[in-house]
Amino acid sequence: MSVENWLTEFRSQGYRLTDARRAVVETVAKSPRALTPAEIHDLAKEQYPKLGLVTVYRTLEKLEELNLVQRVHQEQGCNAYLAHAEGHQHLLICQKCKKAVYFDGDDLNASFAKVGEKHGFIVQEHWLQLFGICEECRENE
Amino acid sequence: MSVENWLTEFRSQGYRLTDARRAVVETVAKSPRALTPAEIHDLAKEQYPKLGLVTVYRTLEKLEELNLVQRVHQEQGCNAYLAHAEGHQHLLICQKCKKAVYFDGDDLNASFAKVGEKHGFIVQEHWLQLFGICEECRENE
DNA sequence: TCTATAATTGAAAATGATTTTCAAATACTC
DNA sequence: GAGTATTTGAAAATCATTTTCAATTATAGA
Repeated sequence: MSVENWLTEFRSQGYRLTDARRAVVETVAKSPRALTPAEIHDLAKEQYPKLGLVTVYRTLEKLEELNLVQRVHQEQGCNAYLAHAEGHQHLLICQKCKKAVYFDGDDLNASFAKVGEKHGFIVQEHWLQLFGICEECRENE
Repeated sequence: MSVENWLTEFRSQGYRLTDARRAVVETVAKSPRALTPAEIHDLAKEQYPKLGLVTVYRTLEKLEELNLVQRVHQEQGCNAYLAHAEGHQHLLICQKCKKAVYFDGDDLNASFAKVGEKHGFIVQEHWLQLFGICEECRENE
């Protein structure tokens, strides 16, 4: 989903379009990796210097509510945000450059259900994240 | 690994065995679900009333370092600790009673490597957690 | 285009979790 | 049992996040 669509989505929910929000949305949308609120603040201030950290938090809250971003959990912390991809709920993260790529893991559902069954569980959700080194980072060794 | 082994492990690393640590270790070891530092503090105080929250944090830090506990990430938060099971790195968590069960997912490694390959990654680690409802909770509906 | 108004803003204060500091208590070595 | 280095809990400090509030601004309607 493009930045324009995000902003339109925002409007259609009754929220106003401000420069502050535009800066946050654009920063998150164009980042190849998940960013913390503080990082978003730093980056988005280049575009809109008056931006306050509080507004970053508030905008992320709304973006999460509208399913436009998702929170990403990593060893270093659990408060980074990434543009959300519809339907594709799994992430592949580069341990070096932190780039995040979505992948479709639908074919794993059956295996997961079976594991649950073995332990008496009915599985309803899962969390899967793969970590590795991306091609680019391997080349720039 | 039993509580006694944990305590022995502690000693062999040069750490002292105190009542405070014993209370924390025993609380975590016998819990069927991941506990937050505050929860551990509350529970362990029944055994050792003088226990301070700070000591819970410090003990968990050491237990994590010795690989005796692991941090569990959940929707509600990422600061809960669970007794670690060797080799078995995946969790199945009941959404109702929060009970956590380890399972062996070694047969999934090949699938994960393949997913990575498709995107130019060499996968080195993964995070997998399944959520569902356990048998007991389904029966007590 | 202008105005009225409700939403949004940023700064500062408040909160809550975690960490640090420090003097008193204690486990362990000899 | 004494001496010493580790560990302790309370209080203070820190850090991320949330709340408060008066000033600013986007938007709907005139």
